[in-house]
Order: sequence, then C-alpha cells, then structure tokens
Amino acid sequence: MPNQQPSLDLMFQALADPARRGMVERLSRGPASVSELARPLDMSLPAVMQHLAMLEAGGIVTSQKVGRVRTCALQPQALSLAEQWINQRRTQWAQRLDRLGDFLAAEEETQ
Amino acid sequence: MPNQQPSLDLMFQALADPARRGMVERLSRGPASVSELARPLDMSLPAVMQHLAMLEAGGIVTSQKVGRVRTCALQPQALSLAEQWINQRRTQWAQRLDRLGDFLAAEEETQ
DNA sequence: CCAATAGTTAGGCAATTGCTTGACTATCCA
DNA sequence: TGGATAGTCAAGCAATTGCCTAACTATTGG
Repeated sequence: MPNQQPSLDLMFQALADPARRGMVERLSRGPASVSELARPLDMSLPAVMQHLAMLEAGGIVTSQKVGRVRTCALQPQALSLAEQWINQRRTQWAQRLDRLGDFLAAEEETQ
Repeated sequence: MPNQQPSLDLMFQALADPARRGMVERLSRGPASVSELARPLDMSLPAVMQHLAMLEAGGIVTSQKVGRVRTCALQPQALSLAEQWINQRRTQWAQRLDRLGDFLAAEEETQ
C-alpha cells in the first residue's frame, strides 16, 4: 500500500478545474475507465490522462490497469481531508463572530 | 452589495496555494490589513496583493480601504459552497458503497 | 509641510498548466 | 494472425502563475 500523504495544495489544485471536477462527479457514481471519463469531455485522450494524473497526485483518485483497461475510483479520505480543512476555517470564523456578538450584547447590558 | 457568484474553479484555485491558505487561516481568526497578512509570508507586498486578488476573485475574502489601510475579512459563504461540493461527492460515493454492501449481504443470505 | 507608512501599478522572467498531434505499445477477439 | 480497442509517450505551443524590482500615489502624524 503506497502510503500517500497528498498535500492540500495538490488536492485543491486537482479540484480547481471543471474537467477534473466532472471526472470526480462521474467517479462519485462508481468506478470508470479512462475512456468512460473522457467520453463527455470534448478533449483528446492524452489531455484526459493528464487530468487523471493530477487527480491521482492529489490523492483524490486511484487507478489500476487490468488487461488493457485502466479502472479509476474515488479516494474519499482525500476529499474528506480537504473538506475538513475548509470546515475548520469556516467554523473558527463563525465562533469568533459568536464571541463578538456575546461581547457586544454584554456591552449593551452594562450601559 | 455586489452580488458575486464566484465559481468553484476560482475558489479551489484560491485554496490551492499554501501562502493563500495561510492568509485564510489568519483571517479565520479575525480581519487583518494587507501588511498583517504579509508579515509571516516572506515575500514582497506586491506578491501578497496578487494572492489577495485571487482570494477575492474566488469570493473567499472581501476587503475595503479606509484611509490608507485595506482591511480584509473572510467570506464564509464561499467556503461553505466549496465544502458542500466536496461533501456531496464524498457522501454520494459512501452511499453507493453502502448499497453495494447491502447487495453483497443479500447475496450472502440467499446462498 | 514633510517624512514615514500603506498600498498600488507596471514590467519582466522562469516555471507550470492545458491542450494539441503523431507515433507507439499492449491486449483482445474473430 | 491481424485488426480493432485502450491506453501511453513525447514534443511543442499559448496562456497563466508566482515571484521579483522599481517607481509611484495616497494618508497620516509631528
């Protein structure tokens, strides 16, 4: 098992392109071959391969080749990591706003 | 109010750089000036401005200038949008796995 | 008014991204 | 065995990113 520790850089980079998000979308409904991923994409197969490479670099997708078909699958742990990072910043901000609200309410009372 | 509909492209692109995530991290603890954002970053102020522009383009940060100081703040709705996108793909994948598990369990029973 | 502070604009440069085409390898199946 | 299928490699090109320095504007405080 290749212990991959994908960076947030590569994860978010991988998600920052509509073609790649389309591929993720497709893979969220189940595994697919490279050609299946390419079908709706209106670009050459090598281009799709490059996008796939970036998704793999970000740890978002894994693939293995059986016969002449490479089958790709989503790697939900990576998605989870990215999701957590965003969630933490967002909730920290929300908490800060709550404390500010409390402070202002207390100010109000002491007047 | 400038009704901005930031694209997922620009949001994820904005988050795909450690300097920019550092700025988001800082802003999750409260508003800050451009110089404050720049302080820990070991790069020129113009470079920081460019990163800030990408964060604003992604809708993740807003800023306004008062006197000679530009104050930046987090825009949690945008973060929320990115978070939701990831969450939906991830949970769709999980549900598919659940159904697959159910199917296999049912197969098991009928044997 | 003048100097320090805070930010902005412009130009330039190396690396990366996103795509192409053409040529190639490996596998499958009639 | 030979042709169709699935994928891969390599070179090349335009656009974008990420950084810099130098020069500039706008504000503030003494």
